[in-house]
Amino acid sequence: MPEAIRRSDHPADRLAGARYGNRPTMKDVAARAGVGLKTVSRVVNGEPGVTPETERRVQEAIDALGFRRNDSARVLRKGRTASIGLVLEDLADPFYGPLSRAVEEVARAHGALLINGSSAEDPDREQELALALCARRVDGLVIIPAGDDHRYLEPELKAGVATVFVDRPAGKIDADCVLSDNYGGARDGVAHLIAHGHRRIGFIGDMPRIHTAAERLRGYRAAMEDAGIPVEDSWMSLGVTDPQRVRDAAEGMLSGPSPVTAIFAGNNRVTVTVIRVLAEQTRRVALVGFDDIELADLLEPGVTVVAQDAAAIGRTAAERLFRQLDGTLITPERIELPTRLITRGSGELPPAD
Amino acid sequence: MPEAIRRSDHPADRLAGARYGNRPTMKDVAARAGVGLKTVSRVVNGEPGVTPETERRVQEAIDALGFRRNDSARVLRKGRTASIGLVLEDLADPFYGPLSRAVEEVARAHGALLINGSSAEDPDREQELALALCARRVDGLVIIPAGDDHRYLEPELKAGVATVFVDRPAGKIDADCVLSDNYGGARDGVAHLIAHGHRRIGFIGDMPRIHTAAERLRGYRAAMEDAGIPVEDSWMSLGVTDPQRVRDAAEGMLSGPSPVTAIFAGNNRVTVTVIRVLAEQTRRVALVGFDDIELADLLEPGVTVVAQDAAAIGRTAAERLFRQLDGTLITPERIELPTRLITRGSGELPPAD
DNA sequence: TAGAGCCTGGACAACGTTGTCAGATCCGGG
DNA sequence: CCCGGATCTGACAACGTTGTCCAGGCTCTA
Repeated sequence: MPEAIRRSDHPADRLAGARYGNRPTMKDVAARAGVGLKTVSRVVNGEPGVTPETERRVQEAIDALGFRRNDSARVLRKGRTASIGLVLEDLADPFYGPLSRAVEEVARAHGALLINGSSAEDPDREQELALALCARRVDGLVIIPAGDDHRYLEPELKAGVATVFVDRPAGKIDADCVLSDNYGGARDGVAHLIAHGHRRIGFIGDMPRIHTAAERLRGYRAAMEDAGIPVEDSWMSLGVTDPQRVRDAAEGMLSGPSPVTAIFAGNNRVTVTVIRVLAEQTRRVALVGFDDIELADLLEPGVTVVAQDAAAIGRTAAERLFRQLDGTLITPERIELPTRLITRGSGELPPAD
Repeated sequence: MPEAIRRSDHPADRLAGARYGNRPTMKDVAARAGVGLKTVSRVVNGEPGVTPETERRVQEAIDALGFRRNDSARVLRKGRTASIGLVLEDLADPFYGPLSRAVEEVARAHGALLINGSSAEDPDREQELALALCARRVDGLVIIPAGDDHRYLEPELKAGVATVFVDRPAGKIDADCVLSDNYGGARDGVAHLIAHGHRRIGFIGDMPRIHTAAERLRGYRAAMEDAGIPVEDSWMSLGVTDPQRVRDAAEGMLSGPSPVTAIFAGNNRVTVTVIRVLAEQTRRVALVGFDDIELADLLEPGVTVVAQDAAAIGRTAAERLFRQLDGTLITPERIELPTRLITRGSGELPPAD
């Protein structure tokens, strides 16, 4: 996207000038200590070859002036920023907290800082963010894709920016990605309901253009087909996430001509709303949700879920990223992490007609 | 802390060399397009004074080479990084997700990126992080303090780094801070329990060296004193957060010589564990928690909480930060945001002896 | 047609740091 | 007394960008 480059929209321009308030530089320290510039550099970086006496003088000057090395300049000189970028969908989503935290821990272990931003599920914003991070020369990127075309990253990949896609695969480029087994997890979850006697099972999920949603839908269909149950259209609700519409969808499939006796919820937000709807029903309806939710065990009945391990996903992704940077890793791979069915009651309810 | 400056511990050193894979520079673009360096800069920044024909040639070269401006160099030249740092306690804590997101939104509105890190409640790590961010010359810092001495930031403040403390006040320096009314909220919550007939009320909270914990404890004591109820030591458990110890504490105060009939939980993690403990009791014990928790309304009984508005706190803090950068804001202030008591059932249970 | 004024483009320095290299100092031994 | 070597120190260029300033070519008018 040339626009991103052509138009002068750099954020810094909008901020008042002030060049961060004239901080002291190594030159200032050198002048005050009565030594050369390079000697200060040596002291600051703990390089050998400085007499204790000189070092003391320099250190004094540093403390007196409140000098702090300017890492921007250092980066410019050295070529590595020791920071990685994380583009996720929404920091406020409880699924991404632990993921983000796991990435941070790995980054920290490698001495890198984490710069992050939310795409809000908007492909343009994802691209804008990813490119902004590249412009800052992050050493690597962890991306939870919002869009499905990532060719805009080709020059970056070629330039050696380590990149790992998470939660959803990269679009139209060959890159590392770390996913949950969405298909298998959903299939198992639905099969679990079938095993408990359900045949009319509803599915509420996100837009199928989102990879995870599509895979989970596929898992649902597969489980139904394996059991020889034809799926009715009225049992499926796709592209629905905001609470009111989930509510409508759930109420719809509970009251149609062939009402469902169980619901499979395609993600944590859907699950929460469905729980609310089911709590209002007199009839007991079974529920299995994709993604674990806090306190799921304290509800009555406890909520059976297909859990993904967000921390493990983040950790795996970040570790691969640093192995790319090491040079240990060359060929992009697609890694699928298993999910885990946690039974707590709601998924084991028998069908009630 | 001189060490942070003296020793050569810069993260970049640990990563393999490779100077981000030889990315093309403006010079390369200029050579390819057959124009001068500055002309490329003009095109890239949308500055006037370039013929359409020249611009086209430059643009072609940019696309062909996959050029991306190096913002590190730009930063070095311009003096502003258009990024702000966020030091929080734990990204995985559900309280900080929305807070962080709110800060990000404001930053984005001002065209700035967000760099963040978790201190894990460790003062040294907080300092290390904050100083690392300053070394990168972030324009501003939002800090959720882990320590209680922030004099290490004095040179930064003097140098014009905008700084706002959040959730807990700054220690030993004069700086902006945005807090919840922890004292008032806790007092109201406990008063609520008292109003429902309770007299033996337990308090489980974090270490009083943490400001929020201390304030909430103070609120608890104030409410009790207002009601003329002497507090017994066995009713209070301080410095306890990990689940097992919270469990022990709760069970202890429920079974002692003068067992409590209600518990005030000092933060969300404590609340969750207490809910688990109470679910196992035969006797019904009232509960009010500080911080809202998801699904609190679906439990039986619903959980009454003193809610803070994490998003509002984050937004307020970030807005103040950018007003500092504008120069609109000079004098540091302490802002306390009100809390809100949300009654859902658990706090309205009558005492059961 | 000459001069003034405008438009376009480029040379150059500067931002603050680090790497290279050579100069200065000091020591002991021949 | 001088020299070799070890040790310490500093001058200088470079990283990739932007700001300043000037040159050259054009148009327009007198």
